[in-house]
Amino acid sequence: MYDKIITTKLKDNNYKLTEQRAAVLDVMLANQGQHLSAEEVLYLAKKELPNIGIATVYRTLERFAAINILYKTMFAGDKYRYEFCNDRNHQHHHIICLDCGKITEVEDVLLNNLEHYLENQGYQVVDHDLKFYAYCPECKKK
Amino acid sequence: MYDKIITTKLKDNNYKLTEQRAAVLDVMLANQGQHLSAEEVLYLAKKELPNIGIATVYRTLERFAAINILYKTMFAGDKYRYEFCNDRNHQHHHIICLDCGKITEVEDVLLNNLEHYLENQGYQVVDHDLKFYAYCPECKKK
DNA sequence: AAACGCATGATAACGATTATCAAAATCAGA
DNA sequence: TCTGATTTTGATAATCGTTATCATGCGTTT
Ligand SMILES: [Mn+2]
Ligand SMILES: [Mn+2]
Ligand SMILES: [Zn+2]
Ligand SMILES: [Zn+2]
Repeated sequence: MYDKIITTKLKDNNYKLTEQRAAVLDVMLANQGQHLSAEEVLYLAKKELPNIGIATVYRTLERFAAINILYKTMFAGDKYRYEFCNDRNHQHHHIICLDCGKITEVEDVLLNNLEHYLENQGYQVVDHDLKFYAYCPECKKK
Repeated sequence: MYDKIITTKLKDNNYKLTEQRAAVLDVMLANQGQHLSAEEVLYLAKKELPNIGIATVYRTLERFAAINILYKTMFAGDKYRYEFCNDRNHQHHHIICLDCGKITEVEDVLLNNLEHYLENQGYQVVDHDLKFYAYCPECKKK
C-alpha cells in the first residue's frame, strides 16, 4: 500500500510498521509540502488512532528522519518541524518570510559548486542546510 | 577605547554602555572566531564582573545581536551561540564536523547568484543561514 | 506456557530561554 | 541638589519542547 521506496527503507532497517507508525506515516503523506511540528502530528494522528501518545510520535518522527523518510528542520529556534521527504524534494531549502512567516521552497542547484570546493579541501560533505530570511513578494508590496 | 563602528552602533540605538554590557562586549572581543553560548559568556564575564547575572547576559547578547554587533546562531538544535561580528566576517557560514564537532568557516561568495535569483522573483532577501554537515579532513582519514 | 525483546503511553525530568519583580542605578527637570 | 521618572539589573519562577524512565502490553521463539 505504501510506496516501494518507503517499505524498502523500513525493511532495510528492520523496522516494524506498527499501527502507530503507520498513523504517523499517513499524516506525513497526507500533508506533503507542509512543515509539521510533533504536536501537530500528534493532533492529526489521533484522528486515525486516538490513543497514540506524544512520546511515540517523537520517537517515530526521530526514526523516520534517521532513515530519510522525513526531513527534520528548525526554522526559528523554537521547535523542530518535519516534512515528508521523497527523492524529488530531498535537497531543498527554505525561504522564511520575516513578516508573514510563510515558508516557500527553493531547489538545490547552485550549492553544488560550493560543495565541490569543500570536498577538494578534504571535507566529506554529508548534508547542508540553507535558510533565507526575506520578505516574500506579497509582504514586500506593503 | 572600543572600535568606532561599535560605539557608533551603540549611540545610533541610544544604547547605554553599562559595565555589564562592557564586560560582555570584552568577552566577545577577546574571543573572536569562537562561538560562545550564553552560559560560557557568563562564566567569562564573571572574571571581569563577578556579580553579573545570567539574565543580563541573555539580554545583552540579544540586544547586541539585534544591532549586528554579534552574530547569533544555533548549530545543533540545542542552544544559541554568539560570536563577534565585524564587517569582514559578517556573512560567513559554518561547516560542522559530524564526528569531532569542530566548526570551521566558509566565506560567503557563491550564494549571491541564488539571492539575485530570488530577488528577481520578488523576494527581498534580508539574511541567509547556511550550514554544512560534513566530516572534516582529519576525521575523514580515520 | 514461559521467556524474550521490542514498542507503547503516561509522566517525570531536563535544560535553555523568557518573564516577573523588587531593588539599584541613572537621568531629567525644577 | 533634591525628586520623581526611567532604565537596568539580578534572583528566581515559569515556560515549553524534548528526552528519559518505567511499568505494561504484545508478538515471537523456545
Ligand atoms: Mn520544506
Ligand atoms: Mn562563525
Ligand atoms: Zn510574507
Ligand atoms: Zn572532525
